[in-house]
Amino acid sequence: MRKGAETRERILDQAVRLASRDGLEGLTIGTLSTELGLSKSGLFAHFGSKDELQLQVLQAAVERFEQTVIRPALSSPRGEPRIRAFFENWLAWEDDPGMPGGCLLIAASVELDDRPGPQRDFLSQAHQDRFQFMVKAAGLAIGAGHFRADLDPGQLAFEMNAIVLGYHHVHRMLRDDKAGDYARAAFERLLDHFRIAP
Amino acid sequence: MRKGAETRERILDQAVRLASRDGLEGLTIGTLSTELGLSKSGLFAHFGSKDELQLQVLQAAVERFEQTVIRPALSSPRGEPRIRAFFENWLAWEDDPGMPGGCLLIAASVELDDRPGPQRDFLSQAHQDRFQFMVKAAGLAIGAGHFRADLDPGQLAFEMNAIVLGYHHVHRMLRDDKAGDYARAAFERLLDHFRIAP
DNA sequence: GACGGAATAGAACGATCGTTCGTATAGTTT
DNA sequence: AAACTATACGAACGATCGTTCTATTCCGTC
Repeated sequence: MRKGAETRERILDQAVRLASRDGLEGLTIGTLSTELGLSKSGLFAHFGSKDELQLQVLQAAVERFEQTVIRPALSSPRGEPRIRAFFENWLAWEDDPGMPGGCLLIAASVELDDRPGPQRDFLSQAHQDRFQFMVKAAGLAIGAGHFRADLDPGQLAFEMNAIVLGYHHVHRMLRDDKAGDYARAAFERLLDHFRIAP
Repeated sequence: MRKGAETRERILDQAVRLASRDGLEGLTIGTLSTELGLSKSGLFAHFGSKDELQLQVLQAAVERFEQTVIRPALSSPRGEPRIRAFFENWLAWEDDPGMPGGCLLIAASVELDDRPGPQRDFLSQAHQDRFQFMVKAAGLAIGAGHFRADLDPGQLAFEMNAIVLGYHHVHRMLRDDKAGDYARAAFERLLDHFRIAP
């Protein structure tokens, strides 16, 4: 029962890598097992179905996001500093070497947004949670006297999300090195709007 | 030579529909031919390879974008009105019933952003063109005295693109009806920033 | 109305897909 | 060390993938 969990993690790590390049459906059990030096059936036995494999790949990605983006941001003080830290961690996450094909959460969203099932349900909930995290962070910033109380925290969450999506697209599809500058400029302007004038 | 072009269009129309749901790679010649009441080989003969089919599907989608989003916007007067028209047309495009699985250009971008080849090259160029269209439109707005001359038109293009991506994500993945309100609020704030103060 | 080329169909190909099954090996527990 | 179970393998399954043939049907032109 020890050894199994170990290789299962090794499988999921490589699966996240592959899925970020080829998508959740493009991720294939044959390719995955070959690259890991395992047999198809041996790998398959760990999950029982491709649906289950996809689900666990998504869970692994979401868990990694929480550990590398959300949790570190929580050690920054509430309010604007925490929001800044979250945003920068998020931008860095988009270039995570563990996902050489680009953010899996974005890729899977586009792939699953109209394909009902447990995978879509899980991913949708994860996005909801992230959205709510930003809404809550904005609320704390209002409470701390950093942000104006008359503005909608949901609007901040929407625009932060949009900026990161824009960064992902311009950076990865257009290969434009100015993507980071654009994204940070947009973010600063967003903060300017929400901040209480000095 | 007449009949061939006719069915080829019928094929591409359905192919765009299918690819918007299942992606360019998920689009399958067998499924496509069955849904159209054609034989696999008969359909295949129109394109010669799946790569070529994918390429023509992308071309069809880009062409449709130009006809339903860009061209109509050109009949609005230069400057802010044209930019507004373009943005609204673009938002409406994201819900085009001809692409029930969501914008194919977005889906294909995420799918192809790390898979070199003619399909990626073509799509990348199309995005570049759209980006340049916005840059040029912003330049015209500066010339018309609507926008400030000291701001970067590329920044406007980046943020408009980001807002639409955010709309697509929140609308389709989170199924949040406020996506349109968020997007328009973000766009108005963007215009406020670029506009010359009255 | 016969001809010729374009358009479609049908059958089959090797490859790969997810999945199942029986069996051997490896690891843990007694 | 023996017994047992978790883990991995190899072979095979039917289905479907893109693709290649050959044959047939359709249609515009003389």
